[in-house]
Amino acid sequence: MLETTTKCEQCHNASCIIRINALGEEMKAFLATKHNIQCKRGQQFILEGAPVHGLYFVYKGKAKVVKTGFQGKEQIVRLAKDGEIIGHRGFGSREAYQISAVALEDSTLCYFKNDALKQMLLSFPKLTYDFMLFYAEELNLSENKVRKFAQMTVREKVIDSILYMYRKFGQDGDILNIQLSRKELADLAGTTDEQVTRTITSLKNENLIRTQGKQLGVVNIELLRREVLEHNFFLNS
DNA sequence: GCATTAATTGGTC
DNA sequence: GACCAATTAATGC
Repeated sequence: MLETTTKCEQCHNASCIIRINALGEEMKAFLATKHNIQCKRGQQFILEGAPVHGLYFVYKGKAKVVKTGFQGKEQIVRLAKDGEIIGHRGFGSREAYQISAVALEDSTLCYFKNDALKQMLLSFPKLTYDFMLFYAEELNLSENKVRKFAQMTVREKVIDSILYMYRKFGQDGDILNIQLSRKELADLAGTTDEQVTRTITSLKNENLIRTQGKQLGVVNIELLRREVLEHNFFLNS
């Protein structure tokens, strides 16, 4: 395995919670306990039900966080890009992970073991505070997600998912910087791959998005936004 | 090039 | 709007 040991002090992920707090000498000993893991595309690095052993960060790459339902039905809880935390729900408890995590492309991960992280959190209030803010935001997002699944139509859910990918990963030229299969998009939107295919065909015919092979691209961001915004407005009122 | 998997399309409930 | 089936496209080996 490639032991590329990344230095937090020089990390390109300016928004990483560890990176933000990586200043100062006292932190160095803790940062030295970090491990780097190389993950191939499709490789699973957190298994739902397995005992919690630590916390991951995406150093470089993309990953999906998945919850498995009854008949092998999967729900993509979120997508993660450079600098983002994965596995934080399990932290603190001695229980099992409630989610699985799979690399969507060849990725490099940072990994802290439970004990090391615990010591860090006890030692650095600013770090702990930033973690708390992060947890609060996560809770907010998942509450919104509940609403989405309960009340949006399939078309709206697919649009919302495409906008989510657009927000998070951006778009070079006219193609999104992330590629999901129809099945994965369905798992993200909370529908079936057939419905996703049909919705994509419609959106393409309406010139709201475009496709290039399996790649997706946003053409008319304003109209797409409007469709889900109207919905949100309705829900908020 | 062949075999497997993914995407699309049409139909039923 | 989910599930199933048939066809076609894409991908891996």
